[in-house]
Formats: sequence, C-alpha cells, structure tokens
Amino acid sequence: MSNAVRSKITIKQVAEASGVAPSTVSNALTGKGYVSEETRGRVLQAAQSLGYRASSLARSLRLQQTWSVGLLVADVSNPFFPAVVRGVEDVLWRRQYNLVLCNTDYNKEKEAAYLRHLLDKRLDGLILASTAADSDDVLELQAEGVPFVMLNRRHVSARTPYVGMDNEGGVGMAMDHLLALGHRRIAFIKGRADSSAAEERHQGYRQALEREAIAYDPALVMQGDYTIESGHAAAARFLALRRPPTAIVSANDFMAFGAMALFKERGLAVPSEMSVIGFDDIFVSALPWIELTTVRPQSWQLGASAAELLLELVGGREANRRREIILPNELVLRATTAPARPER
Amino acid sequence: MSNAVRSKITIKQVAEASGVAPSTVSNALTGKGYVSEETRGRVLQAAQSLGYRASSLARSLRLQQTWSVGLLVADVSNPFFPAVVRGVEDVLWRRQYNLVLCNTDYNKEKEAAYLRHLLDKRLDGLILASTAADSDDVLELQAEGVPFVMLNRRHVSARTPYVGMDNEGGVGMAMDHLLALGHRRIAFIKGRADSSAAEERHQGYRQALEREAIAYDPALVMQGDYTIESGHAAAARFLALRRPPTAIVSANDFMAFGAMALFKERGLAVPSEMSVIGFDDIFVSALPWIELTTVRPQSWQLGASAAELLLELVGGREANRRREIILPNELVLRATTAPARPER
DNA sequence: TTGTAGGCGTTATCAG
DNA sequence: CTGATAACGCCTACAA
Repeated sequence: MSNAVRSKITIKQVAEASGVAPSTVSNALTGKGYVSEETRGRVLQAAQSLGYRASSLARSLRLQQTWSVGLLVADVSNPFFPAVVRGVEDVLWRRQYNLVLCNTDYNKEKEAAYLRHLLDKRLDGLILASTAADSDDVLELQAEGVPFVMLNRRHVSARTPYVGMDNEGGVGMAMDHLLALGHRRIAFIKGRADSSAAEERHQGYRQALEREAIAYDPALVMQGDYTIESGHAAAARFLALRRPPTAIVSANDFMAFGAMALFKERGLAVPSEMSVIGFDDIFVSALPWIELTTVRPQSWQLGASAAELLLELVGGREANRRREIILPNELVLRATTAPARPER
Repeated sequence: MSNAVRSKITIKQVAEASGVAPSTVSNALTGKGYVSEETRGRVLQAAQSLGYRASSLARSLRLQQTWSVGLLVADVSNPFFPAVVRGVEDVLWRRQYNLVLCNTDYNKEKEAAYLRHLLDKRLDGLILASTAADSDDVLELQAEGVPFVMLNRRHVSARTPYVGMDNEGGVGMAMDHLLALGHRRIAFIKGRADSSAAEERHQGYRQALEREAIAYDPALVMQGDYTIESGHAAAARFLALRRPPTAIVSANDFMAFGAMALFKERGLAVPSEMSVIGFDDIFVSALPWIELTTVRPQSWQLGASAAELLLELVGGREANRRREIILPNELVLRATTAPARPER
C-alpha cells in the first residue's frame, strides 16, 4: 500500500530496515550463505514491506551474466519467423532468460550494427537466423568467444553450432512426390542467393533430378526473393517457355502463392494443369481456398532447439555436446498436386 | 588480427595502453569532457587497436539507463502483431534502443511474471499490447513510476498513456458499408471479452445499429476468441438461427476466415448469399482466393507511435505532450460484400 | 552466524 | 586539460 516509489529501494535500505549488513540481506535473499532463521525472517519481512527487488543490472555487472540473449531474424513479418521466435522465447521463458529481438531486413550493415550493439550489452548469447552465408561478423563472434548458434543458415567457412532443418531432404520429398506422379518437367523457384538454406534447397532439387537421370535445365530454375511478387514473376517466365513445366516447386510458400495467383489469372487450373508445392507450411497454406501441398518444417522446434543449444553453450558444458542439430521435415499433401498429363 | 579475446578489454586497459587515466579515456571516447586533441588521438588509437568496446552494462548501472524497452504482446504468432512489433522496433532501432519481446499468451500470471522480471532489469520503459483491461499490474506500474504505454488496450480505471486504433469507428465503417448495401440483419463476432479493443469494436456495432434504429438482437452476437475455429463455430450458430443474418462483421480477419470456411462447406455463396467483413487486414486477406473486405488499421504506425510516445516519456518531456493517440482505420473494399437480397 | 572490504566497469565531480 | 575519487547496486571472500 504505502510503498511509495519503491523502484529505488536498494539492498542497503533493506539492510538498515532489518538491522543487518547488506551482505546478510544478500545471503538471506539468495539463500546462499549461512543466515539464522530468525534474521532471514526479519530480512524477508523488511524486503517485502519495502517492496525491494534486487537490480538485475547491478547483479549482472557483478556476476558477469545478463540472462538475456539476442535473436537476429531477417524480418518477423515474414510468417515463417513468428513460430521460430516463439520456440526461442518459450524455452528462454522457462529458464528465466529474456529475448532481445532484432530485425535485420536482410541488410548486412544493419546486422553488423545490431551485433556490435548486442555485444556491448554483454548478452549471454546470440541466435543468428538472418546472417548471410559469407558474413565476416560470424568470424568475429567466434573470435570473441561469444556463445552463439546459427539457425538454418550456415557460414561458408566457419564451423559453428548450428540448428537447421533438412532443406535438401525437404525439397527432395517434394520432388519425389511429383516424380512419382509422373512429372518430368519440374521447375524450381529459388530463394535468396545469399542464404545457405536456399542453396541447400536448390541442391535438393538437383539431386532429385539426378536420381531420376533427368537433365538439369537452367531455364526451369528462377531466382526469387521469398516474396509473393517474385513467385508471380517467376511463374510468368516459366509459362513463357517453349516447353513450360508441368509442375513447380517453390523454395517457400509465399512464392508458391504468387505462382498460383498468376496461374489463376491465366486460367491455368491447379492442380490439373499445373502442380505446385511450397515450403514452410505457413498457416495460410492450410486454408480451404488454398490447400497448398507443402513441406512443413518444425518451426517452433527449430527455435526451441536453438535456444536450448545456446543455453548449454552459455552454461559452458559445450564440450560433451553435439554442435549440430538437423530437424526433419514433413511433406503435407493437400490439393495442389495431381498426376502429370501426357505432354502434348 | 591479434586482438585475441577482446571482449574483456576494459577502460582501465585502454588507459594503461595510452598512458592516461580511465576517466580521461572516458572523456575522450564519449567526447564529453575537455581532452586535448593529442591525447584523444592516443586514446582512440589504443582503444581501436585493443578492440575496446565500453560495457553498456556498467554504463547502465552508472547512468541509470538501459536503452532497452520491453514489449508485451499476447502472441507474435498472431499475424496482427508482427507489423506492430516492427513498428516498435524500427523506431527503437533509430534511437539505438533495444527491444525485449515477451509473449504473454493471454495469460495473466505470465504477464505479471514478465513484468516483474522486466522491472528487475530496470528497462527504461514498457509497451503493453496484451494486458487484460482489469490488470492490477498496470496500477502497480503506475505507482512505481515506470514509463509505459498501453497499446490498443485500455485499463478499466487507470488513466495511462495510450496508443490505439479507432476500434469503434472501424466497425462503424464496416457496418455503414453493409447498411448501405441494404443489409438489416447483420451479425457480429466479438473478440476476447477481456480486452478493451474488443469492447470498443462491439460498441461500434451497437451504435451503427442504433443510428439506423435497428434493434440489437443478442442472438446475432457471438463471442469468439480471435481464432479461425471460433469464427467457424460462430458462423454455424448463426446459420442455425430461424432467421439467419445476411451479413457478418467479425472482430478480426481470422474469425472471418473461419466463418467463410463454414459457408464454403455449407455451399453458401459469399458474397451473393452472405456478406463478410473482417478486421485487421492481415496479408492473407488480400490473396486472390480470399479477397476479404476488411478494416485496415495502421499496424506498423501503431507500434511506431507507441514507441515514440514511450521514448518521450522516458526522456521526461511528458508534461507538454498529448498522452493519447488514436489512429484512424481504412475500410478496404474487396470481394466479400454485396447488396442484400430481399428477405424471403 | 554476521559484518567488512573490495570490486564488477563506467562516468561525474572536483581538485590539481 | 588531466587524474584521483567516489558511486551506481550487488555479491563474495574473508575476518570477526
């Protein structure tokens, strides 16, 4: 009730109020040192009535730990990320850690600036879900000895703790499904060139073709940037081909939507005239108007695993710990794929 | 190159390396005190080559400022929030502040726990976008004198800085549009009972009816919880009515999708047999398969304004500053509304 | 069992 | 212009 502006109560005042030394208050409150039941009671009582709350700030300086970790994502607005963020946050919450969220907008300078800033704040660790594959910052982090985990993005050269999904296998499943349906001309819309995940998905495409001894046709691969618009554009290019594909695999759901939108405009029926498979399984894909067949990663788990791995690194028990976690995906069969029609 | 583990370089080491006192290093680096050009040069040089970066942690303790603000949202996975989060973060980024993101899952205890935690960390301010209207925590915050802004959620009693959208007017526009199309039996799917925003939207519905002297029929109002499923369920209830509505306004897009999904299942054509309007304009609503007519709030701006207001409060210039910002919405006309058909 | 004395890394103050 | 000193709030030896 009468606690007034209690945000400024310090350990000293509690000490005075309970007639003991600050160190005793600390011992009583943290339960670490020897304190008689009686004094502990008095201290707790005083702390309570003054509304004392120890400053994590001061404690952090003293203990060299901030109980905060940073998460760098390209853009939370991209519907793939929220689940990942939740995964991270849910784990941190359980362990009483806080999450500092940073959006890098696929921008190297912004990312670098954020990194500097976070390092200055002496966060306990970092999760990088946005880094370009060739970022020098990653090397620096490693040099500085800051615990960090790369999330679905590898660095070209550095060997770092990594949590990711099976990108190659995911696209592989999609391709196998189409191949089994008899498709032979299958196009692929690639993701941003600077991410390892995009590269791995592209690999999945190539290897599936190889398995079936189908020649890789560069005309059937378009570069996108994960936006709906880029999928739309890519699809238009595919249709303009002399021999258009009968199916398309997209590196994410957004671009698949774009492609489907174009097919709709052009009066091309999906799936009877064109099969489409996406990647990410964002919630939209399940809506009855869309029902996109797509590869579903374990997004929440991805974030959760990254957070868990990071906390272990922070705890310093890294030695006896696997540094790489690859989570499998699932192919969600819905309504955008059908058997290939014999080519005319 | 040879900077070794530079994360531990302190101001003292820089002082030694450049042959001056720590305070002089501080002055040179922050540019606050008088320092001769010559010494400044030496200091910068030394700092540079040692890779010195001042600890914000220590600085925070000393300056009583953390350059971090907390943002409490119900759930970033709800597609309404990412844009808000981005708005907040973009403004903070410009001002060199960091964002601590917390998901409360509409859970009071979790929210309270987070709040305690954040207060312990001495964040500079808080943005509350998830608080229940009757939360006691808000009163406590106020008592503690921590700068904070409520985002699209008011407290029942406390007068606090507030940034929100025109919920009432938003639903009002939707209603007026339907009314103008000749609809007279219009149903409303309400949002979670504990939020002021939901209440305001409900008010918008009532008042629009009043303006047209149409009686308020409780059977035409269903309580939802912002999920697709709850919209689906609500729609089913409406159709079961002896005199079903000819149009539905939903307190958010998700529930509108749920309703539309049900209509699709039941073979009820939208918009010819049933008009639907949502609220939020999440990106999905614009997809060609959906084209939901909906009320578009300025989500990014909402977050940005909240952050700006908060930073002003933090800066202590609150006195001469409006404490309440209400952003207008826009009705986005798409393909889910049509003139009412004469009642049979 | 309790208290005293540093020190975590900065910066503000003030004397030199 | 520069440097010693103290203080931000807490915790951990170590001494009493």
